[in-house]
Amino acid sequence: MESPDRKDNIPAPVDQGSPFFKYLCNLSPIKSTRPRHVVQTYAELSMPPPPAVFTSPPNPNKCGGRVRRGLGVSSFVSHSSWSVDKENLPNHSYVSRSYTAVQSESSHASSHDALAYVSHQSTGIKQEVVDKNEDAPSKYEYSDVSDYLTEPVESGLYNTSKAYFMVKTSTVCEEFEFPGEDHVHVASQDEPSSSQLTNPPSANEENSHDVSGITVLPQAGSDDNLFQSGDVCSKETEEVIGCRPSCESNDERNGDGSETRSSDDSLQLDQETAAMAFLLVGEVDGEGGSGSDWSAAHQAALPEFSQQQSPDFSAVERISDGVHPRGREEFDGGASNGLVENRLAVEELRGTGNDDNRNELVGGPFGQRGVRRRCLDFENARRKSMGGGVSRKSLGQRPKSVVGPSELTTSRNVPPSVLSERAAATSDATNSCPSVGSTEEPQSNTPGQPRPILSGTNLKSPGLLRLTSFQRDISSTEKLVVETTRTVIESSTNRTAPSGIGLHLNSLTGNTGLHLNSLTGSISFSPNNRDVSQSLGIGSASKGAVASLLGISGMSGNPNEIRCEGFTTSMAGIGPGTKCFAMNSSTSLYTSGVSVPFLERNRMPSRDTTPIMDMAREIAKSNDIHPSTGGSRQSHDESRSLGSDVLDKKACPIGKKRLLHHDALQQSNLDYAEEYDSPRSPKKKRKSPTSAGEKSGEGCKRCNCKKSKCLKLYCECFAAGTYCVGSCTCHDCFNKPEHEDTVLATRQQIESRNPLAFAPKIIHAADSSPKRGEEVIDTPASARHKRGCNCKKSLCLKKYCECYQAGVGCSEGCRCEGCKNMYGRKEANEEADEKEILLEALEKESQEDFDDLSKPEHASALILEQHRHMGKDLSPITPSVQYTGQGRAIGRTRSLGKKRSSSPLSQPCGGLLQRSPTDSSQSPLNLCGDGNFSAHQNPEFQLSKIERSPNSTPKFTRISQLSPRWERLGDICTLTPLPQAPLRPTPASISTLERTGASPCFNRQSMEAVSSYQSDLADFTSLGKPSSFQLPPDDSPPSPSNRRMSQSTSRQTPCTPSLSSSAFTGKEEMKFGDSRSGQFACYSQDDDDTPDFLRYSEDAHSPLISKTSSPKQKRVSPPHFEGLREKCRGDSRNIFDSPARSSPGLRSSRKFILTAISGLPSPHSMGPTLQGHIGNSQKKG
DNA sequence: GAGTTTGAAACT
DNA sequence: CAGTTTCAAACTC
Ligand SMILES: [Zn+2]
Ligand SMILES: [Zn+2]
Ligand SMILES: [Zn+2]
Ligand SMILES: [Zn+2]
Ligand SMILES: [Zn+2]
Ligand SMILES: [Zn+2]
Repeated sequence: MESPDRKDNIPAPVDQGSPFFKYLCNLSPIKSTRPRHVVQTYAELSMPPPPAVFTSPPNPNKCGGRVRRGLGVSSFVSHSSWSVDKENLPNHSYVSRSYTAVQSESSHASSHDALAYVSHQSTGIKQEVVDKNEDAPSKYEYSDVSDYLTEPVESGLYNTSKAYFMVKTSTVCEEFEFPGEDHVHVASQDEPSSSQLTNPPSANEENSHDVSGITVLPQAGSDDNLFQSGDVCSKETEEVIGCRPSCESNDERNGDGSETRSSDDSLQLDQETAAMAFLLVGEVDGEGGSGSDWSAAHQAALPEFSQQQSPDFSAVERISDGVHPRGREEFDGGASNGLVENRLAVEELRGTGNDDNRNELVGGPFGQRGVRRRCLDFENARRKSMGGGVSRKSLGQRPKSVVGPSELTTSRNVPPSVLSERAAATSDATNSCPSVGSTEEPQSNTPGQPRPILSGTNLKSPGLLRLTSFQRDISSTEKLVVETTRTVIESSTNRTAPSGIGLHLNSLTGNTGLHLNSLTGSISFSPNNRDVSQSLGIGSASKGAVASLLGISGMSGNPNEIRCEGFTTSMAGIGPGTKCFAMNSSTSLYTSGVSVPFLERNRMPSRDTTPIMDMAREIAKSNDIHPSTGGSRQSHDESRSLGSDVLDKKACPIGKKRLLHHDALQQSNLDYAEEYDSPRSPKKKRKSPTSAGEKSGEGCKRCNCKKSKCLKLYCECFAAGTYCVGSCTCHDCFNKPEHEDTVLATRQQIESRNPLAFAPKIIHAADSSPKRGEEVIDTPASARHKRGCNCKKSLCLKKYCECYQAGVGCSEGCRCEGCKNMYGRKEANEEADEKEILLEALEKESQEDFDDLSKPEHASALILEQHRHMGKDLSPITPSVQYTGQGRAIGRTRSLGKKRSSSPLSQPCGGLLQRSPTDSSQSPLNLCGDGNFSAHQNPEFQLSKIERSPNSTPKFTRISQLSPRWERLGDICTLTPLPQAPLRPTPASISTLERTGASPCFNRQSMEAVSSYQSDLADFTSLGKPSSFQLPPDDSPPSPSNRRMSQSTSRQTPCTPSLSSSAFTGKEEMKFGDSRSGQFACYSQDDDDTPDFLRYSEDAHSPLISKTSSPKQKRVSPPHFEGLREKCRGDSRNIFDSPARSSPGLRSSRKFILTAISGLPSPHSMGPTLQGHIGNSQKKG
């Protein structure tokens, strides 16, 4: 409770200052006195405390479950971003906590157990999800999931992804009982978490916003999407009603809680938390029962969102839209609206809120609510999925379960910081405790209450709250979450539990990156690790996440940090200084890891005592200890954080091996692939035997650097953002915790040069949309290598080829010669295909008598249309051309899409399949969803297929399927750039920006960086959209030659500034992202790009900062761009200018982007995506 | 395990 | 930006 630590950490004051806090205060009668207790509060909150919230009368006005939904979605998506930006401690905390919990599980799992749990959960989730999502086919879901996950991301996606995971996991757990682990973890963590929670709320208005955002999510959740609103909703209402009772029970707990609370402060905290919870709950409720009020309020606040809502994707879009309207700020603050609403809701609750509500809120109703709702959801899900297995009272009871008063209380104590950090660590510990029993425990508390999964540990009250939040989020996220979950689950399930994990990781990781990360995505997540993770760079990320959590919660003050977490998904960038790094790194472990530590240091102390540093050290030690993959990795595992976690899990043994490399995400992907490939079902192992990783023993590969000192990208560990571990056989290694400063500085430099340097190498298209569930496709196909390969002799059939290694097909971005990538050739199809296609198209057209059509352009147009049809979203997009961006010339040539098509299509097919040949077999794909994938699994098969029909057909299909995603991705991509842009401000501007191509973001980024990023981004984007893009705009000639695209496209990406914030594709962006904070942003990367500027190691900050805030706004304006360009001209121009190629296309693309952006779904998509695709196959061989 | 090949990263 | 060098992994033997 209480832990004093917390106090320190928690900057209550700040919180108080924050509007959010104020709101809370207002709402709740209790005035927060202090945060410290918060922790307890949290617990209480989760359960009982938040009366205030309840008290506040919910405004019926707001209602709007729909809105909420939309919001929810958006919030979900944004979630990460928000967190980043705003800091929402609460959110973060929640998320982080949840995340943590999850991770912990996973981390534990790192071992199989954890995995198993996860998988179980996931499975459970899946089922539920599936049930829920009737609509969306699994595939669809997958795709969605992938998207989300991938993003991360970016790392990012990561965050969100993680969060989702967390949530899901939680849910699952609850449902399944697995929760135990969480609970367990929670317990330890709880305190911290609770504190966090409390802190958060108080701390930030922004946070609050975030919170709101969170809330929103919940709403979305309420949508039930995932859980199926129907049941859920009703349940919710019931819950609300009934739950409240449960809450009451909670209240009872409150009594207990009072204990926990001990002091008014605690109350305050509680209130805040409650408020938070409320928000969350409220949203949830919104739909469901009480929800109406909430919803109404929310709606009022967020009408836009609600309106925007639309489908799942729409959610994303909404978000983006929302963002736009509100501007990034909103986005950043995005939640703000939501927050506001939430607040309102809270107030309402207080004021008007039903007594019940109040009770709930106060008592922890929030928690309960949240919990309950969650429970409900879970229950539902369980029911559905489980069928009854769940048992537990599930339904009705569930709410409480969540809260699990007792548990909560227990958990409360734990300081948030602790939680976060510990969470990771503890989680592990907790993991150990599977807590299964825990699940029941919670239940015990309340009759109704189901299991508090949370109860287990962390969750405890806070945890619970968090969970609820998550759940809500999930629900809100709905599909997204679900999807992700599914994906994960499926993947996992398919393969093995572990694999599942891996998948998760991937997705998560992918997330992050992409975002990212995304990781940050992902990255972001790994809270668990943190402690553990510290050792690993990755862990850091996770840590970061954790830290963020902690920080956030507690204190962190640094929202940034927090942001980072969020970031992961969206951005990483949040954190200011360190954070930024972390952010950036979101993708990279380091960042997170490193940053985290920093963060921790900065902030946290949370952990009570051990500051992050300590943690890191410990971790480091642990790593060392664990030496080899296992050991080190373990740490990683722990650290793994998002991706890492996954990775770990997957690899766990594997450790890092590759994972380390590229991005965790990528790694994760790889891991997957590997896992898949190899038999490892167990994961880990890594396929390649040889691989160092395995060598090491654990499977983790490690580096063997001789001259780089592990401070260059040559070093896989470094590149992966992780510290070298004992298993590494490097010489003169500086990539160790003890050289953190050096590492970070180096990273910054590198990032300054290439913001995407640490971004996951593989971009998942994510597809978009999950919304549609249909499209399930997901496929891996969407996955691409961010930069593409440049193979000359390997024909992309060996691991020399990064694409192949990652288990993804070559894409337009690839410049390989004689590509025979089994996963997907890029071009082969492309060029020839393109031409052929074009010709064919033309011919057809002519034949058809479409004069217009007959024209090549038309033809292209036609094609595009087709694609669009297929892709759905695509249509607008088309600009695809730009996408490529990257340096390659994507050019228009591709425009036709060949590449795209090829890439997308073919790849898609291949991609999915591809995943890795090795992988493919693996299954991962399943994820992909599409049966395709699975079908393809055989690499050979795939190849054959690919070759056979390469592209065309498949493409279309994919496109259709993919397209959406892609588009979104593209959007995302665009966003990514934004990240920096994020800073940029306005959405509106965004649009312009987009058009311009330059995303404001760039400013910071030096053009160069940008350019590179862009290229990367472009890749991403392209991935995202592959096919669609190209065509439309271009229509033009598909000259293959052009392929390479001008990077210009990349710019386009930038466009979406707003998104950026959230999505950001880039991790870095993420950092920036936080617009709100601007602060962070600055530092972020911007530096990177900007070449010169950025360079400084630290610089980032300053630049970022300036940028950040400005960036967003500025960003908007092309000018920046120009400015940037000037600096970077080369790049920038390339991107932009390349006009020649892209110019038209670009423009169009830009436009598309804009649209897309609006649509943007979730950044997540980006990151995580990784999806399983990855697979990578190692070819095994 | 040594040596070769390969392509990315880094450098110019 | 292209060209070259450096680097470490992937691969071969
Ligand atoms: Zn190394
Ligand atoms: Zn190493
Ligand atoms: Zn090393
Ligand atoms: Zn290749
Ligand atoms: Zn390639
Ligand atoms: Zn290739």
